[in-house]
Amino acid sequence: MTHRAPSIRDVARVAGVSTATVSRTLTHPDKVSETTRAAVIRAIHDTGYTVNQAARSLRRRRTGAIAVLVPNISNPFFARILSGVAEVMSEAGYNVLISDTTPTALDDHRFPEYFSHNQTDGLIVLDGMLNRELLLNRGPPEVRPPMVFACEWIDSIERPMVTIDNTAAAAAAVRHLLDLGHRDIGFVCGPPENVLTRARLNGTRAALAEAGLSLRADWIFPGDFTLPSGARAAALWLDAGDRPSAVFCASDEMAMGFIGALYQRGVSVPASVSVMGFDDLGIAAHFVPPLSTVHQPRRRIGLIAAQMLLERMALDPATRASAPVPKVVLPYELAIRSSTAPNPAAGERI
Amino acid sequence: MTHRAPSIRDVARVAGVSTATVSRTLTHPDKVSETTRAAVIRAIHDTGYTVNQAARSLRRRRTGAIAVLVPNISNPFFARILSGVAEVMSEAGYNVLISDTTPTALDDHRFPEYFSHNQTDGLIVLDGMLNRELLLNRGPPEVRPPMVFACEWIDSIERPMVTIDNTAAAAAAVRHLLDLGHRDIGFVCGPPENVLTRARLNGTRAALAEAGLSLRADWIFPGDFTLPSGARAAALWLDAGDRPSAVFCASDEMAMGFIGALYQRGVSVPASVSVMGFDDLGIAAHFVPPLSTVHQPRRRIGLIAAQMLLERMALDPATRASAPVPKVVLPYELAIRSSTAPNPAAGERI
DNA sequence: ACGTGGCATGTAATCGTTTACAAGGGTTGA
DNA sequence: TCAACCCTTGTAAACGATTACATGCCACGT
Repeated sequence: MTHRAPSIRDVARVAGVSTATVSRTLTHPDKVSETTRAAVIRAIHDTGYTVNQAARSLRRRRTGAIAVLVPNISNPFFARILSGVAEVMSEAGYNVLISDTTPTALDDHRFPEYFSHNQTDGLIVLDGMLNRELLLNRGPPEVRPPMVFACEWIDSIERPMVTIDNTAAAAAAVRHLLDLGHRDIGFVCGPPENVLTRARLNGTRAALAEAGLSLRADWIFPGDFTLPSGARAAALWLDAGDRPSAVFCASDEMAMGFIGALYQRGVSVPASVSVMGFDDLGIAAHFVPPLSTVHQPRRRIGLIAAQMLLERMALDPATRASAPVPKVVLPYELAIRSSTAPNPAAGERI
Repeated sequence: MTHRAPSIRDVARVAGVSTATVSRTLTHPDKVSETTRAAVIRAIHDTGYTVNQAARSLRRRRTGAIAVLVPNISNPFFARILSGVAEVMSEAGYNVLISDTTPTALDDHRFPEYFSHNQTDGLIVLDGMLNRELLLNRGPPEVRPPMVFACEWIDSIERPMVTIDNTAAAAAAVRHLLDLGHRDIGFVCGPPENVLTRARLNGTRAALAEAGLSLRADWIFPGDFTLPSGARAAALWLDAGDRPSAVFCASDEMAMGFIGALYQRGVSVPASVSVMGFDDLGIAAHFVPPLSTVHQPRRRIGLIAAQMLLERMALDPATRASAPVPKVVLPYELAIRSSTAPNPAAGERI
C-alpha cells in the first residue's frame, strides 16, 4: 500500500497538539507558546511535513503566486526584467511563474490555463499581442486578477504600466544617425501589429521630419524582432539599387542578424553602413562591432512593475476598479558604440 | 460588499442540476446526457465560471503542473529546451512552470518554495549545481515528485536523464582544431564545480593526449559560461607571453565574449587565433565571424526529457523507486563555421 | 409480470488548511 | 473574593471540487 504525504494532522498527533496549533506555529509563530512551538517544529522535522499548497490556497483564497507572461523566452531581453520582478516578488513572499505566450500554429498568443484567476494572484504582462478578450474576459469583473503591463501594452486596455518612451527613444536614435551625417536612413520593423513597432516607427518618422526628411517606403524593411529576420533585411538591403547609408533596427537581435548577414557577404559595418539597434542586450557590447543601441533599464522595469502589482493586489477589488491607473515612463539612454560611424559620403557635414 | 468568484454550485443552480453533474460535464462529458451537457455549458457561460484549481488539486491530489528548474534564464541556451518541454507537456495537459535557480547572495542555488512536492507533479532539472539535500530530502520517499535531469546532472543522484556525451563532444571539437594544424590549444572553463566543465575539460585532455599533447595549465582560463568571463579570458590570452593558436571555449557565450574582446583590442579571429564554442546558440551562426561550435539538439533534449517525465509520473511511487532509470545520450554535431581556420604557423600539416 | 442491466443523476464524504469562536487557566486590581 | 482581562489552546466549520455509491428510470428478454 502506498503512503500519502504527511499532513498537518500527522504533525499534530506527533506533537500532541491540535491541527490549529500546528497551523498557527507555521503562520503566526508569536501566537504560540515557546515550548509548544519547539515541539511542533520538532514534529514537523520528524514527519517530514511540508504544507499542501493546494489546501492552503483553497482555504486562504489566494495562491501566493503571480505570473509573468512573456512573448518569447528565447529573447534574452526579458531575462533581466524577470530577475527584477523575481527580486521584489520573492521578498514579498510570492512565487513567480513564467509563461511563454509564443503563438502555436493553432491559436493566438497562448493563454495558459493556469492563468485563470484562481491560479495566480496577479499578472505581469510583457506581451502586447495577447488576445484582448482572453486577457480580460475571465469571469466577472470583481474576481479578475490585478494586472500590470511592462514594456509592451495593449492600447485598448487601461491598466498600470511601466515602459520607456519608445517614440522618443527611436527619435533619439535616428537623430544620432542624422548627427553622423546620414541622410539616407532605413528602418527594420518588428511585427507589424506590435505596439513597439508602431511607436518606434513613429519616432523614426518624427526625427526624420524634423530634419526635413522622410522615410522612404522601400527602406522600411519587414522584420519580427528576431535574428533571422534581421538577416533577411540585410539581403533586401544588399539587393536594393539605392541603399540607405544607415539602418535603424527595431531590436538588437535584428541589428545583429543584419550585421552578421552583411559580414558573410563581405560587407562591413560601420564602413559600408551604420547600424543601430534597440534594447541593449547583454551581448550588444560584445558584438563585432560593438553595437550602438538604445538602452532600456530592464531590471528597473521589472522592479517597478512588480511593486506596482503588489500595490494593486493590496487594493480590494472594488477600490481597484476605480483607483487611479499609474503609468510610469522610465528614461532610456543612447549607448553609442562602434556600429555607427560618420557618413563617409557627407564629410563636409561633420 | 465584494462578490466572490462563481463556484460549481452557482453553475449547478443555474443549470438546475447537481454539482456532481457539472463536474462530470467538465471532466467526463460522455457520462452526461446531451441535453444536460448543453444546459451546463450554457450555465458555465452565463456565470463566467472557471474551475478553482486549488480545490481541484486538493481533491485530485495532483496539480497538473510540472516545473523546470533552470540555472539561468538569461542564457538563451535553455529557451529551445523549454519549448520542447512545453510542447510535450501541454499536449499531455500539464502546465509548465519555469523557475530560475540563480543563486542569490544568501544561499545556494535557490529552490523555490513551490517545488515542495505539493505544488508540482514532477520536476525537470537543468541545473547540476542545485543543493543535493534540498533536491532530495523533501518529505518521505513515497511522496517525492518524479524528477528527470537534462543537460546537466548531479553525479550522486540516480535519476532519469537526457544529455549529450559532453566528453566526446569536447574531444571532437578539439580534434577539429588539431586537424586544422593547431598544436597549441587553450581551454576556457565553465564554473569549476560544474559537471559540464569537468566533462568538457576531460574530453579536451583526452583528444590532446591522443595527439601526444597535453593541456598546459597556464592555458586553462577560468570562466563561468558568461559573456564577460569570455572577455576576461581574452584579456588573459592577450597578456600571455606565449599564446595558444586556438582556444576552445566551454560555451558559446564565452566564445563570443572572447572574440568580442579581442576585436576591441584589434585582434581578429580566426586570423590571429581560432576560437571554438559549445552549444550552438541561435546567434552563433550570425556572429562575426560565424562561430564554429558544438551543436546540441536542444529541442529534442526538451522533448525527450518531457516524455521521460510523463512516463515516470505514470508509475506509482513504489514501482518508481525500483524501476529502471533510463539515461538517454543524444548525438551532438560539430557546426564548423568561420571562427576556426588552419594554423598559419603549420602550413606543412595541411 | 418480473428480473436484469444500463444509463443519468443526485447525495454526501473527502482532500488538507485556516480561522472564528469558545474554553480553560492564570494574573491583576479593586 | 470576584470581575476583568490576557494568553494559549482546542473545536469545528468552512474553502470548492471530485467521485464512490445509491437511486430511479427505462428497456429488454423470458
